[in-house]
Amino acid sequence: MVGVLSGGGRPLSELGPLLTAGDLLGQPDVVAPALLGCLLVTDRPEGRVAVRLTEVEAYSGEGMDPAAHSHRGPTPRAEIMFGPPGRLYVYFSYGVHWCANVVVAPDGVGSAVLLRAGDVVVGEELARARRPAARASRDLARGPARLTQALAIGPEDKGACLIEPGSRVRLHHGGPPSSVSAGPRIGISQATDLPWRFWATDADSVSVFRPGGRPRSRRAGQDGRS
DNA sequence: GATATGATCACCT
DNA sequence: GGTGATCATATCG
Repeated sequence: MVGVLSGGGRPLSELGPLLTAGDLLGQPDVVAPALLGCLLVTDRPEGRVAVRLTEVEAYSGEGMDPAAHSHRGPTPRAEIMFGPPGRLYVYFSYGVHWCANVVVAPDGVGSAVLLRAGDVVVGEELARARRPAARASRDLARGPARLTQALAIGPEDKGACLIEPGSRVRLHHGGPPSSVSAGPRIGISQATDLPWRFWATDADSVSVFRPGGRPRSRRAGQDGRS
């Protein structure tokens, strides 16, 4: 059963208010779970798509998180992470995909939240057209790169302000999920012990969980660990 | 200037 | 459940 309106009861045709900078200020592992249930919205010439966030990951820029892109300082790539909160940090991954993050720390601190997955609640038809490979509805935005595909987020959106009215990409309040789970982050090789991945417990659009296993299997040879 | 690596997805078995 | 694709970034020489 796919609960379209789990929890809130707020009509989804009416987007909630925009998030404010105050909503995003704080430790990334505190702000991240608060983003669950919020609506990420893109308005394009061809139409609007909105995704209710069901899975996020926190990345801290305060030095204790070697998995964060900001760990090496404000390099050209990670520079946006050190800017004001509410900006969109987009990066290219594996030579194929784009992934989206929300900057969630004060100016000068490189913390961000990776938006990993969500449910398409507005513009599903358009999202399907953008993601022909997706069969089930839950696959439309399940996974960081799928999410950006469904919303047509790309390099052009780098640095976009998500908390400004009229912005092409925005973050609106929505009904929070009834229950939130936490666990280790996915797809990283360092600091894998931090439970900084958060997801809506009852969501079916959450990345496949790899209990204790390695998410990636590089070519044979390397990697003598077991 | 060259190379190793990665916050992944789609498709194959 | 496992593997190939593919390139920007960072680091090293």
